Amino acid sequence: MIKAVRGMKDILPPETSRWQHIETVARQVFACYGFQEIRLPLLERTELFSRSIGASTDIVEKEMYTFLDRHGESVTLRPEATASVVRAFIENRLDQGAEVKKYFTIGPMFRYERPQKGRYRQFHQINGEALGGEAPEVDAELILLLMDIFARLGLTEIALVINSLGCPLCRPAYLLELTALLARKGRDLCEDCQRRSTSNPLRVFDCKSKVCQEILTQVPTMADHLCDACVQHDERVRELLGRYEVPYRSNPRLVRGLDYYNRTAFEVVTTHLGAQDAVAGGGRYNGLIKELGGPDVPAVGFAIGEERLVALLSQQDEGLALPPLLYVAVLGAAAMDQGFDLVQTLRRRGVAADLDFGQRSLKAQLTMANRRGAAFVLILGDQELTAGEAPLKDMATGAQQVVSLTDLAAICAALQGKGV
RNA sequence: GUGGGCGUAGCUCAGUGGCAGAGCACCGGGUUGUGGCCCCGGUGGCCGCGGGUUCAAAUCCCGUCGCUCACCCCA
Repeated sequence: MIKAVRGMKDILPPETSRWQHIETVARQVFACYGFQEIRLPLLERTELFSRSIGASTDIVEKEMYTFLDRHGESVTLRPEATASVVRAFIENRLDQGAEVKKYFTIGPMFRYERPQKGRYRQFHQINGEALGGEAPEVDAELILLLMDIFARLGLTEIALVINSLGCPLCRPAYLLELTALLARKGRDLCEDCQRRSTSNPLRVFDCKSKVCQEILTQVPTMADHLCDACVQHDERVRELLGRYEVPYRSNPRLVRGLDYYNRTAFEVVTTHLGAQDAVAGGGRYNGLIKELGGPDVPAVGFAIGEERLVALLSQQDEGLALPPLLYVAVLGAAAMDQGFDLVQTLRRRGVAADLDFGQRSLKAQLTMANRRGAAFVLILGDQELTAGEAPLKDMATGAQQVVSLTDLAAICAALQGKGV
């Protein structure tokens, strides 16, 4: 048997209806906030990611699906969306105009990691990106939008965590101090942190080792070293979150894995997903567009992990309602012909209708209708064909009424009564 | 890349040397043309794969592949 590639999952009914619901809600909220959809290639030149995400990050070092195409060009299945958004922004000259450019995109990402709960090699993100805005209001709007999506989905038991990562004015000095401090602690840190303290010192802050966490309580954080401009920016973002009653937690140890972030960084976390606890994450990436050869415009964005969101929503409520279905039970070849015709006519009037193709017993067809969650069953046999009318059974109550086969309006009305 | 757990029916799992099982699901019957509940019957298995030990292996040994959780990292 040929099986799906490791880390790649089929998404099947009834789960797909939850995915549709999530994406529908997200699209509605994006529209309210003036974000427009863009659709981007899954495949990009490798260079795009190595230059944006950071050459020494884990994603670039060991997690990318990279290969040579038939012309010897190195291409990569995108591990995240922001780099592609920025590339498209530059390439299509979307920087024209004074307004902040707000886009969203939904689709699969690829990272060559060992799969585990909440982590797959192909996974899906909903991304929101606002390009061209320096103001803290842009950060706040984006976070409010993100939290609105979760609220509209009825998602509870999540927490917003925010931090400021500083900017090119204040971060380098802090990093020097931090690196020196960590070097002095040296041998007390865990093996991973000793490596990190030179390659990516901020990352030691989210080490899970108790020993490291104990040491870090004595180490000053970025929050203590922000420049005035960063402090003001951060305070304004928090003020706006507070005004719209979006609860958040400050975590000076929140760092993000991609090099391009600065100032605002945030995550939405939960305790219900095992080790992979982030449902969404994002931050400001002011230098990235220039870094990739575009104009020097600031930007901020987020990504929602759809698999993780689906998992959370599945835990907290039952399935979603389906449109009311009319099932037609047919007895015999002539009834099959008429039933097929009736079903097809109803479908073209926008009614969900279906029938069994198997020439099975009435009992079997009713069982199927029940399993399918049909609201009504129309029973069609030879008697009904000659009489021109047939019993319409309400599956919830069991009551039957006889309706004329030509009176489609009555059949539709019965379905409408079920609340569509 | 590293470590733990697990691979037996569509699903969840029992069986730890002696005829491959249960529950659920599926199909049919109990009702000549009436679903859900109940009762009865039935379909369905290279026991992950390959080798070894043994009179005999789902069971013991070796190898291998896969899944899963965790580390790492992140959505």
